[in-house]
Amino acid sequence: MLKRLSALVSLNDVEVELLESLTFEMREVTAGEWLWHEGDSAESLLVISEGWGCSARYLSDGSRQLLATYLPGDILGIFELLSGIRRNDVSMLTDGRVCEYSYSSIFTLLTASNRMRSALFVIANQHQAMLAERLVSVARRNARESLAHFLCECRERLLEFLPDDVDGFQLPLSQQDLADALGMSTVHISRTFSALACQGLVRRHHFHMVILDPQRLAEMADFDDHYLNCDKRILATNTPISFSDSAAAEWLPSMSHESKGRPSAEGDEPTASS
Amino acid sequence: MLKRLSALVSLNDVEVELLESLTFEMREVTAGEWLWHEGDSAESLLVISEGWGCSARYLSDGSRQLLATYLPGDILGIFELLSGIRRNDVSMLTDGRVCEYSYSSIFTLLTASNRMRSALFVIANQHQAMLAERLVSVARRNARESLAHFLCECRERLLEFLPDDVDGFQLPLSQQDLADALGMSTVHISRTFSALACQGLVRRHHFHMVILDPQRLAEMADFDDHYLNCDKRILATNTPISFSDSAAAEWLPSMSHESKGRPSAEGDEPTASS
DNA sequence: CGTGATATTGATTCCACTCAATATGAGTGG
DNA sequence: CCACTCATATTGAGTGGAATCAATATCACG
Repeated sequence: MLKRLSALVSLNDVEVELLESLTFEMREVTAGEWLWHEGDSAESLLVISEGWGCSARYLSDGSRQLLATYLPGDILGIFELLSGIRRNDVSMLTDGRVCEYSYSSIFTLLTASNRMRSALFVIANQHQAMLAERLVSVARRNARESLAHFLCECRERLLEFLPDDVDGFQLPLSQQDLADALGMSTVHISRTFSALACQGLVRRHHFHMVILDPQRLAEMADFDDHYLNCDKRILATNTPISFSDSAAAEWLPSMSHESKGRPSAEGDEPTASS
Repeated sequence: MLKRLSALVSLNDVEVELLESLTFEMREVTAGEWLWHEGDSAESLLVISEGWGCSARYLSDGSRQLLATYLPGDILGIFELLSGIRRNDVSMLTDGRVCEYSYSSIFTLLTASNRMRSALFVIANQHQAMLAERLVSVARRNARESLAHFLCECRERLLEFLPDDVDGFQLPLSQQDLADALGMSTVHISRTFSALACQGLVRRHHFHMVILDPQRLAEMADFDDHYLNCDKRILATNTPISFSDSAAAEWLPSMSHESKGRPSAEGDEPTASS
């Protein structure tokens, strides 16, 4: 649940309690089920408890591009906290379970704990970093490097929950899904898997992956786990976060009074000049 | 300065005043100058007042991938607000001026106005959306579509500040920069420009772009400005009054969204997926 | 008037795509 | 258990879009 991912940010005494007191709704979901569509109104945070999901952009020519994959423990819908509108289509790749937390309960959580705020921000950061890394893969790496990088990333993310036995895991993406994620054709995904297998780096059967040589795989992919873990480390070391000084400390925790903003419609200022 | 971008989010009476009272340091910067490097500690928000900048990832083989471009009015360093560490290398593409706001002063701002909080979040959102769209370009579009899309995006972003005369503007990216942004070679950028010019869509001389036929260019690129503007529209329409009670009131700009999106159809499924 | 950064053009190569023909299972029902 | 189907995966042949290599152009600038 949410607790898990938050645990990565070294949360303390009261916060755990607070987390556990949050109301949520656990839901069973099936492979292929939509969690939401672009444009839907967003009123809740989703935590994947079991199964894999993904977000994607669908193009006018019928093809699609996977933007992110979501693993157990991942939190979805952070970005929509303030905009209130879903930005991408999100669906499940497998059967699973998701926990739904209404935004209002999340707000109370965030109000109470600045560590939780940081945690959510860090997660949003990670998603951004993964997206950037995917761009690098698609733009600059060849098929083998790209696929190898993706596998390294999956392995690294799973490490958190399956510290033992990471080198053999279920990768519930079809070759079609992988192709959509990496900007390749299914045919070439197949060939590339063969190539990696030939080099003794991986083995794959159905949806079961075996990473035979993580070391060499990471080398070939120019994989550096930094982008996945750096923020985590930061938060682990700096317990209260560096800027716990006056103004920062007041940010969000209390906010007892706000600038009584009456809905003044006066707004559009001409923004000419350069 | 900051006021400009914030004006896009319909801010009111007191907030403008507050913005203007913020202390900041204006700095001259020159083309090629680093604004910061990955790993630097982050203590300030940067607003580009003049000139263009970009963030990039540098690969071990010496090549680089542009992750984002920054135009006048753009705000950099939002993501680092809570992590305190810069995540990418950022440099200037041209001479220009930047305003630096220390995080502590930003915190006071955010504390005072929830509309400002939303604004910053929205901007972070936009950056994420542009990154996703770039991924789509690189992964799914061919050279002409990709370049056309990039040009449409630039045009759309500039519209905000040069409402007149957007169709002829300075595009201070060399073909090398464009290649690094779009995952192509410089040679092919050149050829692709020629192709677009042949079709009477654009004209380019040195760093001066002329969009001859924005309509057709957008069509060819499958360009939809939605991802750049949707959040903006949301904040502009929803009057920032809060449903008074809970903690949410202190957080949200309020959004009284009644499912304006499509009624989440319960039955349809992702097209291609297991 | 050189010099160096930037851009154009041609020739060639190659990685990955497309098309097409099987394989391999998993699931279903007779 | 077998026959059928459908989704998924593999393999081959042919093609093409973009990369690379290389030779100029063009132009800003000292």
